[in-house]
Parts: sequence; C-alpha cells; structure tokens
Amino acid sequence: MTTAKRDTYTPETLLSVAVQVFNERGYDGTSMEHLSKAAGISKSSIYHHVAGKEELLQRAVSRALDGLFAVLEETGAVRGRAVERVEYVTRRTVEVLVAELPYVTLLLRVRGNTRTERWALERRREFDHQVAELLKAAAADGDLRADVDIRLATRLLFGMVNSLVEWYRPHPGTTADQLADAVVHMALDGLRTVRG
Amino acid sequence: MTTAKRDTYTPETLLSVAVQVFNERGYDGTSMEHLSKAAGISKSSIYHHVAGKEELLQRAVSRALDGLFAVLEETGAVRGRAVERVEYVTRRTVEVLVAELPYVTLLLRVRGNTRTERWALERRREFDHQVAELLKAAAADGDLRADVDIRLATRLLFGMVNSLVEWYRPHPGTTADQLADAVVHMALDGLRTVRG
DNA sequence: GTCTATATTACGATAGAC
DNA sequence: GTCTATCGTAATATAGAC
Repeated sequence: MTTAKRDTYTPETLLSVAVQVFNERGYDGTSMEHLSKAAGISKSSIYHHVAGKEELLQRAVSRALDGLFAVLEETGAVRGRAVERVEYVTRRTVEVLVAELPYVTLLLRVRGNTRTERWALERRREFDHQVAELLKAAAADGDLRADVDIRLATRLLFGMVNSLVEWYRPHPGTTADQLADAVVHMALDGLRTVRG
Repeated sequence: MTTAKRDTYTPETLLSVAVQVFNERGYDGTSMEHLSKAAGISKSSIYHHVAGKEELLQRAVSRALDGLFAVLEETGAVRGRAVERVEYVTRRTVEVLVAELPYVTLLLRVRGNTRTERWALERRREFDHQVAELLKAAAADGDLRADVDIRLATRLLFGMVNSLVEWYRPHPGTTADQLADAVVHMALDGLRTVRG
C-alpha cells in the first residue's frame, strides 16, 4: 500500500534530514534556511509538514527517549542478580544508541533553552536515576567493589556509553555488539568484586 | 601592583562571565544581549573589551587547549613504562579538566561552524591522536590486554574522562584527585594484562 | 569605560499564488 | 505540496555623546 514514488516529504522523512543538520551545526546553529537547503525544498514548504523548528526537535528527542526507556522496561524483566541487569541495561543502551544514533546524539546535546529542551533534560535525569538504582542494588548484593562510589561509577559508566555518539559512525568495521562487548568488559572488569 | 578596586572589566574577567553563559545556553544560543545582562554592562561596552563574540570563544578554547597540551608535554617527560604514561596523562587530564572546567567544557562542545571552531576541533584531534599513541606503546609493551582494540579503548577512556564536564561541579564532596583515582582505577583495571 | 541610539543583516514564521 | 514575497523580530556590530 506504500506509494512507489517517494519524492515528497512526510514529517518523518523530513525529520531524518533535519536531525542530521542539527547534529552537524548544532540545534541553535541551524536556521530554517539551512534545513531548506539540505532538504531541497523552500523554507515555507517545511512549515507545510511541521509547525516549526522546535517540533522537529521534539520529535527527535522523543524518539531517542522512547528507545532508552524501552531498555529500562526490558531490564526490569531480566531475572537474576542485579549486576546482570546492570550489564543488560548497559549493553542494550549501546545498541539503542547505535540504532538511533542521530536522535540520541541530538538528545545528549540538548541544553535547556526551550520548554522542549527542559522536558528532555528532565526525562534524561529520570533515566540516569533509574540506572543508578540498578547499580546500587548490585552493590548491595556485593557484586560491585565496595570501595567505589556508586553514583560516581554510574556517571563514569554512562559517560563512557554516551561518548560513543561523538565518534561512532555506522559500519567502520565495528558493530553494536562489539561496541557493547568492549564497553561492558572495560567497565565491569573494573567494577566487579571477583576478578577473572 | 594590582589595583584594589576591581569594578571594571578586562578581557579576562569578561571572559569568565561569558564562558559561564556559553556553557549554560550553548555558544550559538547565547546573544550579545545575554552576555550584556550577565556582565551587567551594555552590549556596546562589551565591544570595548573584545572584538566580538567569536574572540571570546577563541580565548576560551585556547586556554583549554593550552592546558591539555601542557599535559602531553609533562607526560613525555615521565620515565618508565608506557602504561605509566597512560595513567599519568589520564590523571593529569582529569586535573586540568577540573581546574579549567568551564573552558574545557566549552571546548568539548564546539561543533565546527566557524574558523575558530574548526581550528579547535583540529587541535583536539591532535591531542586524541597523541594519547592513542601512548596506549599503542603500552599495548606493544604487553601491559594492556591483547584482545582490546587500542583506538576503541582510547576513545572509551577519554570519552569517560570528558564526560566529567557534564556533571562535575567544584566541591560537591569530590576532589580532582578522587575523580582521577576513580577514572584510572575503573579504566586500567579493565585494561591491564596482569590483575591485582 | 560606559552609555543610548541605530545601521544592517539574519531569523522564524506567514500570506497567498499556482 | 511547493513556491515567491514579505512581515515582524532579534541578532551582531557601530557611531558618537558623556
């Protein structure tokens, strides 16, 4: 039922163009003129598809946040020790980050100048908080080193994960699985009570 | 010889105000009007001290880069095994990052829209490259695990280090030394061939 | 060194034709 | 759905008084 000719924009296809430009120039550094040039249509045509620049941002960060919170739901369903859930949430977050790379990239760079941006920051804080609770539980189980500050460890771990968006590009010889392996291995081998 | 009264701005004191606003709102999201309000002087008074917005950015990222490259010079003078230089450069980078927090924060968020920004990105790449060479040497010595990709490990390690700017604030109970300990411990215990 | 006023350009968004 | 033309605002920067 999908049309064979795919020349006109939908909000979704326009979004993919916009997000790419936002990530290259920064959201505030991107004008409607920039978007218009990149999409190959006029400024006013963009307004036919979306209400404005901020709607594009809203759609982008929503998509990223949906992916991340889905990971938290999956993680809650994982049986076993808390440390296994820590590994699971880390691995799946890397995968979502890779799968939704431009959207998550944009989310991670939001500053808080508009209502949309402040909402995104608030939801990110909620995600971080829930991850920190997982590490706390793993520490309570005795599966993480007793001498590490859990809040600090969470921040370093997800700082490492989030930094992927700064350099990872699809298929330069590295898959999401390999990335997740490297992150989990580097992080948990430094956090585990029992050494291999 | 310093004047007792310190009410008027110099380029340096104005810079410290500007960099703070840049980090709150983003460089592109900050107008001269925003800077004027934050500094408590008019827009045109700002032009008396600096040529414009981009000069403030230039001064800020230069200061950050000077700190980081000074670390590389120190590191080259450290005797012993390469892995000790890896630990040294990591620890000192954390310290510089904390000491020059707002300046490094701004540097790490630069996108590349202007000549100044592209120059900053180029110098950052040079820093990253030199650090990668250190890890490569440590791997060649057999002091890093043989199964890790060195370029990837470098990126994860310094992704973790750089992520500090996203949350660290002076003295919420954490000193630069403690931070450096945590980073080095988490990173190297996962990278070392020989386990403790 | 700081100000008010203003020149000039760029921006987000709309109007209305096709 | 896309366009050209344009409105109103906000941006960087300058002029010139004090």
